[in-house]
Amino acid sequence: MQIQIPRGTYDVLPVDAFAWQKIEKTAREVCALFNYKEMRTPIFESTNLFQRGVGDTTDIVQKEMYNFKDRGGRDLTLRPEGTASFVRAYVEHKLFGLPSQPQKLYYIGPMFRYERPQAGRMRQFTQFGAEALGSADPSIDAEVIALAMTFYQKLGLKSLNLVLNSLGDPESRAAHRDALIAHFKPSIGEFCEDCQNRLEKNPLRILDCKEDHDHPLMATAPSIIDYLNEESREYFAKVKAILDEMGIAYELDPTLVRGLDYYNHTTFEIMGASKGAITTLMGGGRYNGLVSELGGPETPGIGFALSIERLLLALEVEGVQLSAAPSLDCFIVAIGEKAENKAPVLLNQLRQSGLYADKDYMERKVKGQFKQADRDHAKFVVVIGDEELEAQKAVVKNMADGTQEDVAFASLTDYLKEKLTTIDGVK
RNA sequence: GCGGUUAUGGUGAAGUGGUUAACACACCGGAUUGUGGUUCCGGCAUGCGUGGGUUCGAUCCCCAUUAACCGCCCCA
Repeated sequence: MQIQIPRGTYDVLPVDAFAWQKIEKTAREVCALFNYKEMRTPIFESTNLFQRGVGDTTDIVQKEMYNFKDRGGRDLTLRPEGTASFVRAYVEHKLFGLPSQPQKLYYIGPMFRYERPQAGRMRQFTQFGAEALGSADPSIDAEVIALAMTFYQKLGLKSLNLVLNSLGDPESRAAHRDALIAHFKPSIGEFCEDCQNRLEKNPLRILDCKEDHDHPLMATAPSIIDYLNEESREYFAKVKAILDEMGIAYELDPTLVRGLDYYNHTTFEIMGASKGAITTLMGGGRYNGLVSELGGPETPGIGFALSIERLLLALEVEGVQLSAAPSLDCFIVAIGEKAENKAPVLLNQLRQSGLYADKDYMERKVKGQFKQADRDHAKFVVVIGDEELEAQKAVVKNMADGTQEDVAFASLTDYLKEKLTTIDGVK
């Protein structure tokens, strides 16, 4: 029986790989622009890193983790997100001790969550994320958001909606939490089972519930904004002011609660088009307690993560075409046995001189070889046969206008390079 | 994890309980003994997701299983 790809995974086929390269390149360029450095961490980590880092009450830890025991009995997990690993590495390598603070870092790589697959939701998916560790300056909150926005804009995405909220500091959160419990507790029986469980564990998440969205108590629920203490309120005001000055539009949503436990203060999402619906393209927020939670010194942090898969979907929905892969400079058409023997040698010479070149390997007839040249979008075809070998020259055909000329083998690469320069201005 | 829909060649997609599984595109070849994107002609599924069952006989009926898609949940 044929072996199939595991559920929730997919292959990026050659036709699609160029779009991925383009996206990754854009991400790296934008990070360079904002002075974020790449860091690479393992794809699996100790399971308890995520239990402590992401939070035991989250869906991710409770039901979505790919965990396994290795041969040494270690309890490991395929990373479901990037922040916990980055904070672990930051603490483990004592990056907090480096003179250069904050540490501004980014990653691009696969994440794993055991979920029911759907468009834009895979078991292995790819996140591009950035984290700034070591600064509690509100301008870095704005910077991280600006980085993501810049990235999307460079790729040509238009319909983006930035949603903003503040969860406040631990003191504010605790006060709000108490208020929420007091608000919902008397009538909690009218809510869904999930919400009943959420009441004591994480009442904030009740606000996020779609099932009970229309319950009258939702509209009158205490808003976190009203429970922010002086310091938290000021901090949020500064972040908003900087975004205003930058000209980055946002929408305030006091019910924006993120799925990970470590967030406090600023949280945000960018919503965008997807197949048939609007979904979250990017999510992030501040996590000031996480570094110390994972054994480091009290250190503020903030970051975001976005999904390349969802970005691709959004680009498709908006009709944005990422330009195609580079085409071939020339293709050798060989006719007859002598020419077929000569072709690989000539081909190698062309390649050594820096030309993108190829030939036929399917013993096709002349017509078939030309068709292949056409499929590869070759700009020139170099034809060789008995006559050409005799005269030490080739027939070079310009595929765009159909003209052709005789060119001596000795001057073939110079000829092609010159012609190509006039075509695309490079080389 | 729950509910719904689906599964036929490289691709899109018809179809029937019974010797040959439409059609289109793509591909290969020929018309044009050495030239692409147009046209005409020809070729191209020992096989109908996988496993089992019913039957004289199943791609078509039944069961299971796997996967994809959509909705819920949740999120990137």
